[in-house]
Parts: sequence; C-alpha cells; structure tokens
Amino acid sequence: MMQPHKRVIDAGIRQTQRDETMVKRTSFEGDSCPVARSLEAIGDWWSLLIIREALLGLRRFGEFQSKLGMAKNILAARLRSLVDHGILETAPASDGSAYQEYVLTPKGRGTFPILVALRQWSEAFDDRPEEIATILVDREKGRPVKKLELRAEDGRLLTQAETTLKLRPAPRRRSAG
Amino acid sequence: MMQPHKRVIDAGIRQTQRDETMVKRTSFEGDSCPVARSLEAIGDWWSLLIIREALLGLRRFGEFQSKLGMAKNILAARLRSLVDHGILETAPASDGSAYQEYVLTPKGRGTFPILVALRQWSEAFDDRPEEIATILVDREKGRPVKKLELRAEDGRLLTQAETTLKLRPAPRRRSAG
DNA sequence: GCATATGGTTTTATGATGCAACCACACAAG
DNA sequence: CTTGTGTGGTTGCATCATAAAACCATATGC
Repeated sequence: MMQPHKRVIDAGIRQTQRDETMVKRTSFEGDSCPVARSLEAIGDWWSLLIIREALLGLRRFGEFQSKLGMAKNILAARLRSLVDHGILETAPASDGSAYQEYVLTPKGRGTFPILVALRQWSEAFDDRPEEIATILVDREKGRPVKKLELRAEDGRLLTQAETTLKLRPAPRRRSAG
Repeated sequence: MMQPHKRVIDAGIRQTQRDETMVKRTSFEGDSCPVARSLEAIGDWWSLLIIREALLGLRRFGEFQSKLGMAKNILAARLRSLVDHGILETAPASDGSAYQEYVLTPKGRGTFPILVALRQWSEAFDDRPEEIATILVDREKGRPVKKLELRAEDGRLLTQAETTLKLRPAPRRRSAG
C-alpha cells in the first residue's frame, strides 16, 4: 500500500536561488508542490490569522492591529504581502474616512477550507481542547458543521491511504499537437 | 554607539510572555482560537512539508533531508518540535540499522485534510497552475479527488457565508470530579 | 492652526533560519 | 584493532525576518 522506496515525483526540491543572496528564506516560489506553493503565500505566522479576521469581517488596519495584537510594522508588511499575492485588495473607502480598507479577493475567500481544516485538526487533536473558545456552526441551524471530507469523483469517502499522487498528465507545450 | 535608553518591554501588549525572554515569536500557545493553536504546532515553514513527506512514506532523517533539501540542523529542530507536539514519534528501528525513524502519529496523520486544503487552494487559485506537478487522485480509480466540502449536520453543503462562530456552550468546571 | 486618531514607516534589537563544519556512532574492510 | 565511510545529528557563525517602540504623514474635528 505504500511504496517505501524511491518515488519519481517531486524528486528534489531545490530552493529558488534568487540572484546571489541565496541565504534567503528558502522561497518555494518555483516549487512544483502545490502545498509548498500555498505555504509560500500564506505559510507564515500571521497571514492565516489576518485572513481569518478578514473572513469574519475585519477590514481596517486598526481593526486588525487591535484584534490580533501584533506590531503595526509586521501588520503592514503582511497586508502588503497578502495584497501582492492577490489574497487581499485595497478598497479606497467605505465609511467616509478617506482611508483604505483591506478586503478579501475570491482567492482570499478560497482559503476558507484551509482554515476549517486547521480548526478541525485542533478540535480533534489538541491537548487542551477545553481552551478552544469557539465552534464553527451552520448559521441556519446553529449546529456544528461536519468534518471536512474528501471524496472520490464517484462520491466515495477517501482516507489518505486511499489516495495517491500522480504526475500531471500533460506538461502541454501550447495547444494541441 | 549611542545607547538608546532603556527599552521598556513590558508595555502591556497581549503576547504570551513565556519566562522572561518575552521578545520571542509571539507564541499562540494559550490562544483560544483553534486556528492559532494549529499554527502554533505546524505553522512554520517546514513542518507541513515534513509531514507531507511523512505521509508519502518517508521515515528516515536522511530521507527527509535529501528530499526536502533543507539543512540538517533545521530538520533536526523541526523533527524534535514535531515529536514534542505529538505529530511524529520515533521508532527505534525498521531496516536493521540501529538508527531511529520518525513516523506519524494519528495526530500527525490527522493533518491530511489540511494538506489537501492547501493543495486544492493552489490548484484553484495559483497564478501559474501549470507549474504544479502532481495531482491527488483516488488510488482505486486513478481519478482526481473532489474538492473538500464542508457540510452541515444534515448534509447541506455550506459556504463560508453560511457558517458562523459560536462560543463554546460550557466552560465546564471539571464536572463530577 | 492645533490636537488627536488613523495608518503607516523607520529604527533598533533579538530570535529564527541557513549553511558549513564538526562530532558521535554504526558498520565494513583490512 | 584500526581505519574508512555513511548516517544521524550538534555547534558556530552569518544573515534574515520578526518584534517593539519611536517617529512620521495624512485626516478629521475644533
């Protein structure tokens, strides 16, 4: 059920040496692993928490700053990075103040399953689950949501062992040949 | 040169002061948000990639090291942290070599949905999806898996907007003890 | 114009990360 | 038993990111 020896896929993650300062932070920008690519965008300490607050409706710099209790410079850097990655975008106004707001793009809202997965992992495995303050519920019924489930094309519930990785079929030059 | 005046670190910000070196990395250990609690354990650059490789069957220090291309000291630190968090555990042997292996615990295998969510987010929103090399497929049929879906207790498919957070009902002072 | 709140940037300090070098141990050869 | 090599890891140092505070710029109100 599991190939213990060499796998062909993904043989050798290399860090992208940028110019000459290759002691950077091992960027995963050019990596072929989609997990690594996600982490490149939202794999740092604060990004997912900022996104989480944004999903809950926060929009203003000061809201994030006071809610998350983080330093303003860090927040500014994270917001800029999230905007650069197309996860947030700045909207010029909303409440009259000529300041700007940070709102989630579709890509940003698309992180919701990631946050749910993180939440459910805590709920399932945390050593002190009693310290978890909130529950994600179905808004309509007020009942806890089900666990995320992975299904096959035909609807069968899949565990990790029932899945495997395949190479993408066609590197596809450019149109059909 | 000009020594700046005494730094008053105890400014009253929220951060979890551990012992006395409170300029650490803003640990989320005591946070009540389950997302933050997850990130505390696996929210750094390497942990999820190590877990990913472990899910694919890697067990040995050298396997991780050559596969991920990371420095050995970083790997050692991450492995230790993952063991401390109950995500990996060390098994004394397997192939005769008197060395140890790192195998996933149930808690570690429980991260699978997180990795799937990260993967699917990349697949859906990455700017250069053609660089993604692998596809997660149903092992039996060889067909791509469906997107993770969040459902209500009664099976209704839920979007983020159809969910909300509720406070945990009972803080429960250790009942019946 | 001046006080204050908001929204950042700059400065400075510390911790984390990255890499190389080194060390400890196991195993094999001589 | 000694040497050699591969594995598994630690130590040192350079560099980078992060953190906190101070500072600055723009808005808004009086």
